[in-house]
Amino acid sequence: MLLDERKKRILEAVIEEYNATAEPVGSTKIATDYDLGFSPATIRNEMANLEELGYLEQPHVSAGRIPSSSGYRLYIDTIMKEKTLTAKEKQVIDEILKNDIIKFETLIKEASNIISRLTNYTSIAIGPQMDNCTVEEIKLVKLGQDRLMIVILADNGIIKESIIKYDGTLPEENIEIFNNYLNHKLKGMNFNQIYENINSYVEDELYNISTNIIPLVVELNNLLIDKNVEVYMDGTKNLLELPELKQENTLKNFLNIIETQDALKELLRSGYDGNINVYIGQENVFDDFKDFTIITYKQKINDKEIGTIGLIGPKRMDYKKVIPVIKYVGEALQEKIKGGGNFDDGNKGNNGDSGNNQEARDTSDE
Amino acid sequence: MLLDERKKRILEAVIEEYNATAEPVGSTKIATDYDLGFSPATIRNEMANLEELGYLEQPHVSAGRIPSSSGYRLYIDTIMKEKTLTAKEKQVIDEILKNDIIKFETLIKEASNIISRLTNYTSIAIGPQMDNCTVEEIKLVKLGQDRLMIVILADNGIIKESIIKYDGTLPEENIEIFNNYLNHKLKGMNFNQIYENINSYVEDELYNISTNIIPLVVELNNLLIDKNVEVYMDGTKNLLELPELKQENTLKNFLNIIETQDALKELLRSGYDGNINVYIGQENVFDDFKDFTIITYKQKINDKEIGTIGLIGPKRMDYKKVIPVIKYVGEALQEKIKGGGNFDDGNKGNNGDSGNNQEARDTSDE
DNA sequence: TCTTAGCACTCGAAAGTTTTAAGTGCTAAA
DNA sequence: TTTAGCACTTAAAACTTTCGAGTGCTAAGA
Repeated sequence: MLLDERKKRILEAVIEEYNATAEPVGSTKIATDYDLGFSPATIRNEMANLEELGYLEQPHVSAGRIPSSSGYRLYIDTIMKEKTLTAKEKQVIDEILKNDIIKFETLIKEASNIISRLTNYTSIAIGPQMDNCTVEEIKLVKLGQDRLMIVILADNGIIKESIIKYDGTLPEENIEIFNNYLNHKLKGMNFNQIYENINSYVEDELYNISTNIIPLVVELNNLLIDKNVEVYMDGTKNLLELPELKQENTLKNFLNIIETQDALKELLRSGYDGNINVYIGQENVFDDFKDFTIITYKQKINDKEIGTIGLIGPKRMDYKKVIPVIKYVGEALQEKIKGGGNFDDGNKGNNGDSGNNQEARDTSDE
Repeated sequence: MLLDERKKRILEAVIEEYNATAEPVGSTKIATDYDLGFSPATIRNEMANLEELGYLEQPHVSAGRIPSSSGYRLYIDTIMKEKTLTAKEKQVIDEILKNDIIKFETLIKEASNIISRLTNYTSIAIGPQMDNCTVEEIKLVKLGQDRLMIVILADNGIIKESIIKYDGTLPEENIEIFNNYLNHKLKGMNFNQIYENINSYVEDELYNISTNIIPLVVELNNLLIDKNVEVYMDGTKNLLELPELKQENTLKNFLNIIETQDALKELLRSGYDGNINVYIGQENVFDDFKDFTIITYKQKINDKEIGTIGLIGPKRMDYKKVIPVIKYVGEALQEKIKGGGNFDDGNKGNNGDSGNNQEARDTSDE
């Protein structure tokens, strides 16, 4: 259903007024403050129509209207004009992402932090999913008297490391042997594949050299699976201070979201990559999300998902501002990773998809 | 002021009843449920006395009594009998800490996680303070085509690492040179000392070999200071579900504590080490803490502070249970670190201070 | 035909009132 | 020294009233 211009202007006005006040918006307010050239009565009629079409809702008969999820959806997709970031904002973002640290977890945290600061909502981020990575290199590094650092470089550029201690009977030359052996055996192999069959690949043969290999193999194996992957969040307090969260129920839902994380993880892993994904309220199946909007930007390199950044906020959100922020940070991060990585296929540099201006979504109109 | 036995029993009963219900406790409740052998009227008189002495408080004249901070303090120090952990609980703790991972950050997170699960409060933990550490070893590890991992082993056994990329013009043999040079120059030196004067130690000389050393030196230097040290927390939702947190004000304070973290950091860094520290309500100067109790156990090795674990909960807390839990986990962790570290001074094993049964505190009676 | 002034109506929120019950402190008797 | 008895206090809950924002409908005007 395409709306005529007047309905669009009224929907826009209602959304912007509601965004500012968090109170249901009445016809008189629109008529006096938004200069549309119609009387409250006319606007009243149009608002009744917009409600019938499902774009507005009325909490009760003697209240004003609030935007519905589909109202917001329509607004985002076809009505609003995105603000452009100020030079200063861009500068802040560029500055923070412009350093030599190439540890993806650090980068994603930095990005997340900027997002919550620039938007005043709660930023969310998740690290790489290693399921389908392959091993590019393994390094064993002796540290001090009795510790061994295990480092795995994956084909998506992510580095995993852990430290074990051994009981002092692992001679330097054995480390060398293990190192070579592990690289020889595991290079190019899939993480999952190794994880499920590590013993058949490794243990028997190395056993002969030293039983001290066991904890090493165990820990190496642990590095291959993403147990306890956590969603990184910043600025939770921002949300908690919003009027929406004063409602006991909404607060409970929010706390559930941030503590359980399962649904959030799923959402962060799904969606299109290299583009903005916007999930408004009930567009998410999870009941806890019904009063929130989640915006994500998935990072990909060499066709491997390496993490997602984004934000969670109330449905009443300054989309005009927030979406460009996520876009800019997401693209900057993507550039940074591509430009800085110099990964095995030699595809260095950007591939020019940053002009893409269309929102992705994975739900249908309701 | 020493209390007679009857007052102690009544204070104990009030605290236990209040712990269970979070409601002000009346004289009749105590008389009927706690079998002290006195009528409500007698208990009423004693409660009035206890209030005068500052151990109980009355929200309003027609309500029962609640324990004050000094009431809790007295209870913890001289009245309650600590529960001993069940065999099962001990087993759970031992199991989780019994693995070959020697990365302190991981250990402290595991410990923190157990605490929140066993107590149903919010566990808190902070990693090592590196201020006065010295460098024991530096390793540069080449990864893939263009990345370099910098690893620093400190004299407290803590390992710091980061990854930088370089522009592909750093030949393998130079890495070796840098590695040796850095170890030669910096081994045994104090972190702070290096941080403040890194240029005078390093840059000039290495400059001649390659200007590519610069990002390496910058990042190495970053590793030496604890910027952005974060307090690790687990089970925040546990607290948010308590009736105390239903009060807007208390909720705000809690959110402030977990978001700002500054005060919490200070608290976690202070206190006695190798022993329990209990901070009840106003005993803390920070206003946000006034409705909470914080219990900490500071970890130390070779006279260096290497982190603190603990918990934050409401003043109304099952101290009899919680204190032994923190003690047990704290001691187990301490053992684990000492036993597993095999640090440079050869002081392997435990030094037998785990029988210590006395609570430390750093505030005076009020 | 479209717009709008006018007006009766609805209903939640705020303010005010009454009722209830938990718990106290004091007095006087055991 | 203890306790039964009782008047008193007060927060919380339940109920009632008032207020006002905003609506939808009707009929008149452009």
